[in-house]
Amino acid sequence: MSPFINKFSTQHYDLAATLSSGQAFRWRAQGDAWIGVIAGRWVRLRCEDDGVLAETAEPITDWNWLTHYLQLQLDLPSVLASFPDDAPMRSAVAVCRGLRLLRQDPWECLASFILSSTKQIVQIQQIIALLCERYGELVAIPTGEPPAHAFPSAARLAAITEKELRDCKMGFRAPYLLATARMVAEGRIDLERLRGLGVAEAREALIGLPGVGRKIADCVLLFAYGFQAAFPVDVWVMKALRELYFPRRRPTPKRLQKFTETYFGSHAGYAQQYLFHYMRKHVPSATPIPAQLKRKNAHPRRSSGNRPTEPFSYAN
DNA sequence: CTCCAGGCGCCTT
DNA sequence: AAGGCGCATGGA
Repeated sequence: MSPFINKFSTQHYDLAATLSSGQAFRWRAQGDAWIGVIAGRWVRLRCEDDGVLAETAEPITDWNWLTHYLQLQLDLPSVLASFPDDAPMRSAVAVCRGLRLLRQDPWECLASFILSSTKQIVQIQQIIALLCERYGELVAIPTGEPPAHAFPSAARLAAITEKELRDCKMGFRAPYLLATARMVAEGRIDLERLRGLGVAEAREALIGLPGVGRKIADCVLLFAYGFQAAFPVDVWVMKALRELYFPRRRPTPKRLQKFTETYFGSHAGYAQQYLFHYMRKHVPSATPIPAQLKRKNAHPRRSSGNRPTEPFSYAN
């Protein structure tokens, strides 16, 4: 056991939900603990009754990198209180209590989500593990632990070939990641500068990158920069929105976007993560893009079971 | 075997 | 502007 341990008092922090809910892809479970690398530092986290225990490989004087990443200072109850007071959100909050949004490194987050398209979370984790193992710097670890790597820098990835990326099993995403890595490495986009922009401008800058569309941009805006207005709509959230809020009609994409921008309050992105996690945890058999969508005059089919509420349209 | 996965970019209408 | 399709890879 490493002697470099600190305990952070906090309430309502569900590490497992937070670290395995598809916002970050590098965390590995070890018993009831979680091992990962943040800002080039190996760290092992464990939930305790009244806080989070953190263990590092080297002495730490300033823990800000960790508290910021985990958003330990956040007043979660007040965020939850900002959600719309409707049955789906109440259910999601009840089921996901303690789920947090992380505040990740922009480059790692951007690269990770470029690799996420049309992949399941397990596969994304595999690709990123390979990428880090091959091109990330070794980081200090406690004795007895397996080697750990930092996430490779944009400059490092910009210097390798598309074939080497493809060999990490990322397929057609390889040219996107390579091109974006080069743009970042060459300073054609400054990821730090985005922090000072409004959400719309920051989104526009991200969408200008190869392999980055609206969904991936919003993931980065939310998970790396903390823009609470970012609301990534993927197949799961789409399914949640349709079934929970538009059970009887098919909203146009524009209408749906307006809804996500206005309905969910000042922490809409947070609400989105609760919906996402709730759908994944509690409707596991559901297919995100049901075939009945393609059928004409089909009633939205109720998947049997665990829906807590009767379908009802909350959209005005 | 087939289907499809936390999409994007490009090509049709 | 809206919709269809190809793109790699691996698991069910």
